[in-house]
Parts: sequence; structure tokens; C-alpha cells
Amino acid sequence: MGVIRKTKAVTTVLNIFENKNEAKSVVSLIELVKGDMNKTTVYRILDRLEQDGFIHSFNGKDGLKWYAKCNGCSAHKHSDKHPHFQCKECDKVECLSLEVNIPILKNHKVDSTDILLIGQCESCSV
Amino acid sequence: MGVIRKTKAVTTVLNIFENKNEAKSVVSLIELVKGDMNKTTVYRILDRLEQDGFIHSFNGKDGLKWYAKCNGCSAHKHSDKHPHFQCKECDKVECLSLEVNIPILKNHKVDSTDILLIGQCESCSV
DNA sequence: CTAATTTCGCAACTCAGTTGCATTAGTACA
DNA sequence: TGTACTAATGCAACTGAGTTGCGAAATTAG
Repeated sequence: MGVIRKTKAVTTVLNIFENKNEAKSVVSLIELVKGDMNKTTVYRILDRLEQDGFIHSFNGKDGLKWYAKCNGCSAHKHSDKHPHFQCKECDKVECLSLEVNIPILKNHKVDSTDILLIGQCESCSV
Repeated sequence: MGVIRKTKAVTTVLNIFENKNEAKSVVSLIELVKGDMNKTTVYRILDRLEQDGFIHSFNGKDGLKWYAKCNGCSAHKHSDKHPHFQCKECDKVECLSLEVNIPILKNHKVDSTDILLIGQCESCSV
């Protein structure tokens, strides 16, 4: 259970996240490795890598699924409560390493947060 | 331009939001009015109502589109920076009327925020 | 009542994501 | 190093949310 075999496909995907430390949408990943592997494989590898804590996922502004490398996560503890910033011009996403204070809600158990800031990134701000 | 005619379909949708003041996913809305109107119509009415500031939209935890009635929004000013809470058991969404402080980001222009807290609601917490 | 225009229904489409199944390729162990 | 077990892959077909084009129906202004 949960055993990850080091196949070529897994290595390819992992390298993408290692080399450029930025978030990627599944769609763009599929495009990136088109020719090397099937889109089904990409989805399944991302699933496995997320379960094992190598990457984390979140929804972009258009409802598409994005993934990024985890810093300090494992299969057991997922500290992906950090916010993301998505540029509405170029669509790029950055992981933000800042704390967002969420007020405690009465009668609600909050397990995780999905915080996306939308605006213009450095390159796109004129 | 942007004139909204008061058709039966529009009234039906508006009533749903007026009567129970809770967020609805597009999927559930389509299910609700099935028989009365076409799903294309539902999508288009929601678009128009959002543009005119009667409702606002956001993405739920599964990437589906949700809508809720606006309090204090108009076609010109959209103050939908409030966070939402979605229960992972029953999928219900609540609009939260609290302020979330987002630290200012250098070199980033933040236009809007998409904040979703995920957990267990009152009814689902054992 | 009529004309101009918006809105609706329908069918066909797009596209992200999933599923089932037969085949391939890691891995453990002799 | 070979073999057997099982995970991983490719493919094709599917699902389901959301969109588009167009002719028909309904709303509104005059």
C-alpha cells in the first residue's frame, strides 16, 4: 500500500517540480510531458505524490487543479495551509510563505484552508 | 446594456436565493429547477445576476462554481472579499461575515481573494 | 398592437478529470 | 541472474461541468 515505485514517469514529474520551484496546473503538466507519457498517468502520479506528501494540490482561480512542491510536508502531516497568489494576466501561481490568521469559528472544525489571492504579479504590473 | 428582464426564470432563481439565505452550487440549482428551465438558462441567469451585483460567485472545494446572495454589492462595487466555509461531510457552504487580514505583498497588486475554509459544520460535528 | 431586442430551449460541443482492462515494468527474493 | 508478484502504464471510452450557435418565444418601449 502506498508504495511508490521509481519509474521513469515518476522521475520525470518529480524533476519538473524540483528544477523550477513553481506551481503547475495539471493541464500544463500534461502538455509538458506530452509524448513521454499519457495524461492518465500524469493524473495518477500526481495523486500518489500528493498522498505521500511530496507535492500538494489546490484549485486555481478557474477551478483547475494545481500542484506545487511541499516544504515540510509528509504523508502524515500536511501543512499546506499557506496561501497562493495567482496572476490574472499570465495565470502564474506562487506559493506564499506567510501566515494568514483565520479567526476561530464557533461550532466549526476547520481542517484546511484554501486561500487564493488574485491580482497582478511583478512582471505583469505594467 | 445589462438590462435584466424580469422573466419567470429570473424570478424563480432570485426567489431561491431570497428564501433560504444560503450558498448554492450551480449543479444543485440546475437540479432544483429541472423541469422548469434549461441548464443553459440557469448558467446565463447566474451570469447576469452576478454582473448586476445581486449574487456573487466562488469556487467550492471540488472546483465547482457556487453562488450566494450579495450583501452590499452592486454592479460597480463588489465587496465579495469575505471568506466561505464548506463542510467536507455535507458539502454545505456558509458565507462568513468576518474580515481576514491579508498581509500586503510587495510587488503584487491583489484585486480579489478567494478564501475557503474546509472542515465540519455544526450539524456534522458528531 | 407592433417592432426591436432580450431571453430561452435545444442540441451539439469542449475540456478536465475518471474508469476498466489488458500490457508493461519495478521489485523482492530465491 | 532469473522468476514471480504486483504496481504502474497506455489506451479508449466515458462522465460531468460549463459553453456556443441558432431559431423560436417572451419582454418591453412606443
